[in-house]
Amino acid sequence: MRQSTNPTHVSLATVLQIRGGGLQALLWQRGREPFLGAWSLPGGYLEEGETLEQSIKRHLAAKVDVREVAHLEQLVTLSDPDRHPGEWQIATAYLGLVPTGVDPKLPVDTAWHRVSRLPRLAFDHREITLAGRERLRAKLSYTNIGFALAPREFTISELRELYANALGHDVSATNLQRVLLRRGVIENTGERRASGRGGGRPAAVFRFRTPRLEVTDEFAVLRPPSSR
Amino acid sequence: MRQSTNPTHVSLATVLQIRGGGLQALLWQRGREPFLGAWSLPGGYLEEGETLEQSIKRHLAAKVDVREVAHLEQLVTLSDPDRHPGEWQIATAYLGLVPTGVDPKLPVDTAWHRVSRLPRLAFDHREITLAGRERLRAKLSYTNIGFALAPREFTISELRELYANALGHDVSATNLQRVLLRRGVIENTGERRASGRGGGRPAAVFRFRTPRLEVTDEFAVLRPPSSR
DNA sequence: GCAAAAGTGTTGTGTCTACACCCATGT
DNA sequence: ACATGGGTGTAGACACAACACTTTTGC
Repeated sequence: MRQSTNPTHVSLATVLQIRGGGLQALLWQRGREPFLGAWSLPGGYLEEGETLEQSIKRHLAAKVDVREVAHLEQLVTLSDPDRHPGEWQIATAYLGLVPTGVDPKLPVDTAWHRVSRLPRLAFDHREITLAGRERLRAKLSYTNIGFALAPREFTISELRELYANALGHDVSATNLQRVLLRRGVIENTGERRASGRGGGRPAAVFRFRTPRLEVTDEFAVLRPPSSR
Repeated sequence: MRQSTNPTHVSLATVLQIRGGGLQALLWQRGREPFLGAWSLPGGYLEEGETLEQSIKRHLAAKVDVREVAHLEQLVTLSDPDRHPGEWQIATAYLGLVPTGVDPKLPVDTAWHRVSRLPRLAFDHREITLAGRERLRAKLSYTNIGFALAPREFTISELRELYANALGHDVSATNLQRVLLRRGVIENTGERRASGRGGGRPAAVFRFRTPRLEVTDEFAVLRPPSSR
């Protein structure tokens, strides 16, 4: 045990979703100083007896139904003594992902904001949010993390749209389909989507094969020799 | 401000080095309960006014000269309330790398241990160490992180040996050289190493081009279209 | 000359992008 | 018929592993 003071510890989360044609983050308008009125990440103090992951889930429950968060992973722990004016506070940030289409009822002080046009954020929450976006973009390339952003079933062009919004650049439907099929990340459900007003061939309906994060591309240059 | 108790916060580090023909971790034998006599990671309490990174550097200084740690990055923050018997303690773990050849004078309670044959470790330090090794292995593939394990100058076969030890499998000198040269990670110094007793062609001497972590292989499947 | 060690040439494979082309539907 | 998307076929670029072969040294 130790005598001197200890820092307070908060859990925070950048909760991201593709909505309104872009990548958006769930933000919360502060009701007290410091940064009164500024936007900030949801989260709050760590309580005795809980883990950080339990803590962030508990705090998120006040904003969104936790079951709507399809993926949650730890991002980084921030410890600059000046990050909070007037309090010695450590923050552990998480990245949370909510599938497209889910539209949680939000408290009045909470709203979605485009990550590409963030308002002024309290504390170091801007860098956390941008770090979350980078993590997401990287993992879209070599894991099945798309499952946490996509609805349960979707057409390739819907998925293409989603990847393009998350990655911030255009994505080819042709190649997206082939990459994800070759890796066994998505599968054809056998169903088809009726064609729209202007006609066009009905689209096949796909789904992600597993609802848990998996590394699908080992990107292992310098891989083990072919044991022969 | 907040009334109730706060957790204590410690910084820890898995410090890894290739030595004695294998990947080894710097461990410290505990001098007090709990886990008296067991081996554990170096580290200690976070002090007011310092960041976690400053904290781990300060604690490491008691074990090794901090200038000998060529790379340091945050790994993970552990918060299981039961991880420390008798204290509510959060730990933020770092990964530190020390170049081959550096042989720090160690205090008597400190020693290197092969990661593949770890003794029983205190707390959750075993999983931290293994997580550190995994992080290192992954980054060897797509970054220049080898700079932090290699001496300043080296031949390709020395580097091959080093990569093989870190990765845990054989590595081809031929392909290692080509991959790292193609990516511009290493460069030829122009010098040559004299051949040994049994003869053999003198080896060219190489060095890493930058002493800071860089991502060298964007592994970006689904990369942006070729802007035309 | 011969062994030893370093380094290059070359081939084959797999994964990816790009783009041409074919398919199924509505009007 | 023809427009509108959806989907497949295919060629080229690239990075890599594997392995044969050449180079440079000591003895």
